[in-house]
Amino acid sequence: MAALEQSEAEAAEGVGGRLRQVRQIFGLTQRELARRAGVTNGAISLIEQNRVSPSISSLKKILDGIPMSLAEFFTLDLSPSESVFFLAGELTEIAFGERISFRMVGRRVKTCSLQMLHETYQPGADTGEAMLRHEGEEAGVVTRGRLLVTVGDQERLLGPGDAYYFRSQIPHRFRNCSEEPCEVVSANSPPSF
Amino acid sequence: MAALEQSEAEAAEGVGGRLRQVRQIFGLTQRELARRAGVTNGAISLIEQNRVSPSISSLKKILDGIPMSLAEFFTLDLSPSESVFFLAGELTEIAFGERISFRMVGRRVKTCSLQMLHETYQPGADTGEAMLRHEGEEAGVVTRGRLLVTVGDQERLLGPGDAYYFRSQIPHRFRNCSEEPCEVVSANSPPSF
DNA sequence: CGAGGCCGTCAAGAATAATCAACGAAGCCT
DNA sequence: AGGCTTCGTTGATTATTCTTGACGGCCTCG
Repeated sequence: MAALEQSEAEAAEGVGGRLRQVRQIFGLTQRELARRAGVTNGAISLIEQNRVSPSISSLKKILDGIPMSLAEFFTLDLSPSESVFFLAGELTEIAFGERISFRMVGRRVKTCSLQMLHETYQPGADTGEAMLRHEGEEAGVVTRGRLLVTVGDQERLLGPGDAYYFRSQIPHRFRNCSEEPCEVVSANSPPSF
Repeated sequence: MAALEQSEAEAAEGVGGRLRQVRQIFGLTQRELARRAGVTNGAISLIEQNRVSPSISSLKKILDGIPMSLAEFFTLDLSPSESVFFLAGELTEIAFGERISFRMVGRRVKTCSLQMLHETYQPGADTGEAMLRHEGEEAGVVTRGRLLVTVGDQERLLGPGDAYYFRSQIPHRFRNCSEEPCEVVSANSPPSF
């Protein structure tokens, strides 16, 4: 029977592609995830290829190994590699009066109430190998020095004028590997204070 | 093998209870939903009893018959029959000065930015048999006349001082079946204009 | 009351998913 | 190169889910 007639609009996604993306974002191999979740690696392989449609209980077991809830899994917005990095020239500039200009990070403002911070990373500073992860979203602009930013499976050394924008659910880490201090103007949402 | 060892914390919920609640909220029988979704009624019965854990594809097919997305399904907050109606005496009153008092509809303010409206329903007014349904939440207080409010599988004739509060995702409908105009102070979120 | 309809549930067989074990490919080290 | 490890994939068997068809309960109408 032709079991599958779902909206192929999700392109390479489907549940399988979704699982693969999530797994890779968290830096896990099929076998490692299988071990944590208490299932076999073969099962994960089949699911990621959309050759089977897992039962809820199986999918839940697997996500427990990440860990991630079913709601998070289906809600998480995995738009095609939603631009994480914005180089200096890519910031859209908003003129404000004659002497003032805002340079907007990210696309149009959706429904995000952001809160900005001015951070300084001394040489060698590191938020730690245990990746950060929390609710909301965060963005930032490097104003001085260089900052190594890791977000999921993406990593980039940002310099003055460069920026980032990502969902804080994705594991992330900041490091200043240079010899001079680094300044960043960052923002997070929801306003957590 | 003892396949199920999920957190029974969800009490009577689980995926099965969740599906049952959603189905009943939409006023569908197992058979009717099965017909729409293109599955058998037996399957839905087994799922709702948590005697099986459906495959994602099956669950998706079923939800398509509602219709509802997987994300909505797992995100939807189905706290135990989260009070929909608040009778006049149940409104918590917030004193504000000596001559003013606010009567608060609903529980504590969570993270909802509401927007209020003053509506008037002439006799016979009806939002239509095609139930309303949209994002966000809405609340209201009847100030004059009588209003028949239908929310999911619950229905009640509200008079002056009575109120409602529900998630707009649940199908709803307002009717003035009386001979006099009806006034309602209502609010919805997020501010949709 | 008896027929008919619709409800939810259940048992047995058909269809689908998960496990187990093996395979080829790629990296790494001596 | 050769040996070793780890990766993701695949075929055959076992376990689970879905369909089919039938049951008792409840209601309504004649």
